[in-house]
Amino acid sequence: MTSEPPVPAKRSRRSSGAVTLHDVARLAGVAPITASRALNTPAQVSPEVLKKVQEAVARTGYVPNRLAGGLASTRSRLVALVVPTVSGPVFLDTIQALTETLDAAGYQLMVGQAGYEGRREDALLEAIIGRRPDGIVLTGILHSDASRRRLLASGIPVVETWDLTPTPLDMLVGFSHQAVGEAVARYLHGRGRRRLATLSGDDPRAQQRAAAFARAAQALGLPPVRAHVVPAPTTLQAGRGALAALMPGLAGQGAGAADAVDAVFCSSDLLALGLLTEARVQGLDVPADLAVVGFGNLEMAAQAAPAISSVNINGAGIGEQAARFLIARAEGQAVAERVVDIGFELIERQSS
Amino acid sequence: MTSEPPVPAKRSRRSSGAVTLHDVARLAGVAPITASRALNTPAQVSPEVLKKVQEAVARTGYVPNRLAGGLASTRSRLVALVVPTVSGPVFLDTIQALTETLDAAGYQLMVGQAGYEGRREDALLEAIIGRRPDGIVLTGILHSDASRRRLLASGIPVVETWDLTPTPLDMLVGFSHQAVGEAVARYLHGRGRRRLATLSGDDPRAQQRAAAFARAAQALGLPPVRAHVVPAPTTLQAGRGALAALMPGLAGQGAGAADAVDAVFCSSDLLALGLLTEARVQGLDVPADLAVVGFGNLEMAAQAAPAISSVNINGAGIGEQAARFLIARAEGQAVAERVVDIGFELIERQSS
DNA sequence: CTGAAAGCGCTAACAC
DNA sequence: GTGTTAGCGCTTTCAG
Repeated sequence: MTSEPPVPAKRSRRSSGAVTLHDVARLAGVAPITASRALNTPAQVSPEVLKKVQEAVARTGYVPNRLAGGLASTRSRLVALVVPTVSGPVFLDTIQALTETLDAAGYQLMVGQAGYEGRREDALLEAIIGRRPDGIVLTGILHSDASRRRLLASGIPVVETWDLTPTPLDMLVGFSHQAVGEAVARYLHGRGRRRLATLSGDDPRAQQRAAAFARAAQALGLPPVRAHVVPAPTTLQAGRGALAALMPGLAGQGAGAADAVDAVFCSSDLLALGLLTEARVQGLDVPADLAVVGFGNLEMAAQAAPAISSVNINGAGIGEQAARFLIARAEGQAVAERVVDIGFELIERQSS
Repeated sequence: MTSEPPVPAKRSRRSSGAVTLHDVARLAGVAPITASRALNTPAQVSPEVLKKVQEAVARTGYVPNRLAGGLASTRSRLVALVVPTVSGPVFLDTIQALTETLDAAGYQLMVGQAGYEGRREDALLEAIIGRRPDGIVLTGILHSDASRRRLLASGIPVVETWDLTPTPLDMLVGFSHQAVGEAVARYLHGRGRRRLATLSGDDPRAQQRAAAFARAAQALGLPPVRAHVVPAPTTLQAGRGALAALMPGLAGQGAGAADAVDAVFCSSDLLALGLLTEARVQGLDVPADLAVVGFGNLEMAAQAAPAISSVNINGAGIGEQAARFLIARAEGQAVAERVVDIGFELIERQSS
């Protein structure tokens, strides 16, 4: 064992106490930088040295300090994700795919919630930029223009997702909400529905789909689309509650009145399932009296009875692509295409 | 002094290019350390200096580099969260509360997925420890014993959640799964149910609830509990599919056979809703023919028709308490109580 | 209340 | 292939 120094170290700064690369290097009998290379670029090091360093690592339980590494290399291997709120089920697949893809490449995910209001947005951005992440993934919108400029100024690669804005900040993986609205309107029209309605959360993307849906219906010669808006995030309860608003005649005359709504496009599967549940309770027949189409294609849409038609978005694909973009950028590779339209798919089920 | 080369420093390392504290200090006409104090401990600085520094910050758009700060202070202001998988809805409230509480105190959340299998567990742990977080929150179990020892050895404060293990690693916020199982069994017995069954995911905590449920039923003099197990994470589909297994007589003779199951305790609301849906499709009357109790008290339980009885866990409370524990520890405060039993509540609804 | 010096743990530059 | 040196940007320690 090592002999204890009789006098305590004089004015040494209190180190974290953890094993450092220095310790490993000393144990292996090499210079710190060599130990560093053995760990990071093993190809640049002789097999013997490599082995000795690995042994030293194993013996000491050394775990590299990525804070120090990040500071020295200006590469934090951290990616920040901004979501409106983590508890909406919508972005879950995206988050999961993001985490997995990043993690396979040695990156870690940091999560920040911007809220649907966007009051704390500036503070969040500062917290994120301060960590010097190698990339930022935005889901949903950045509210203020100042925020957008600030992000841009930070020089950190950014991927916007879940939308196809005309003026991307940097990179983008999304789909056209307008195209979704149009496709659903055409679909319902094709199925013989004539009195269309929308039930949407009040976030900008849902509103975009609803507006495109209404325009497309009009273009098809249908009567004006009844639009009901509920606050985001959407809930089952809001869906249940909305039936009365959408079909005011219900209580008195039953369905089937000439001008009764016969199809509703919901901005989320939650709303759709809520609507469906309430319709059943009220004795309405779905799809005979009322067709319902959701958005997001959560498991609950497929497993409801009747199964709910829904717009499927490849959320995992979005997450994975976003991660690839960021990793490529961090590795210094040039990204040829900076915008990916991941599309969507209308899944037809019993509810329509 | 070493002799200065006559030419200016050529071999300067490529700095990140961002504004640094030095820049701010120079602009404000003070030493870097004074600028640092103006930002971190404004009370220690004269009002004039404070003002000048703040102006310099505003003018330059300075954002402190927390990597550097963390390295120097050995406080990263980062908290790591480990979840089995991010896409289960169960931990969402916990994650949200955690994020919010941390963030209000200037901490950021890092997310890692351990998976239900726990193959990558070691790599994940290394990635986490390497960032030197000020705390780690564990939801669900750490699979290997080596992992637990390694975590402990890292010296990082740990909060385990969603369980009440007899031997906590460090701090703990949870509830007793055994007590849940017992309470539900007693409740169903009190409601006159006699042929009980469980439908559970195969994760350890769900199994614990199911086992306690079965033991309690036996203690109450009821016949053996039929137990059906499905792989975690649980799904609506698994719930729908399980009905046939739980009530094999269904197709032939209808419900009401003397030994037919008359109550099922599900390990998640997803399973409960799936079961309920399939029961309705099969013409079974819930609760008359079959009582259903879920777990988690997701919105879908309350909003289903009939509404599903469920065990409510204060997930947000868990997240908030965990954050408080970690923040207190990081600020050097002694935590008196290291274990909090957050309890649970059986919410009685129409389904039972 | 303010500052100079030292160094957190690591890696980019340059030698040899 | 390996080592030396000089920082990354900040905060601690010690002095005024």
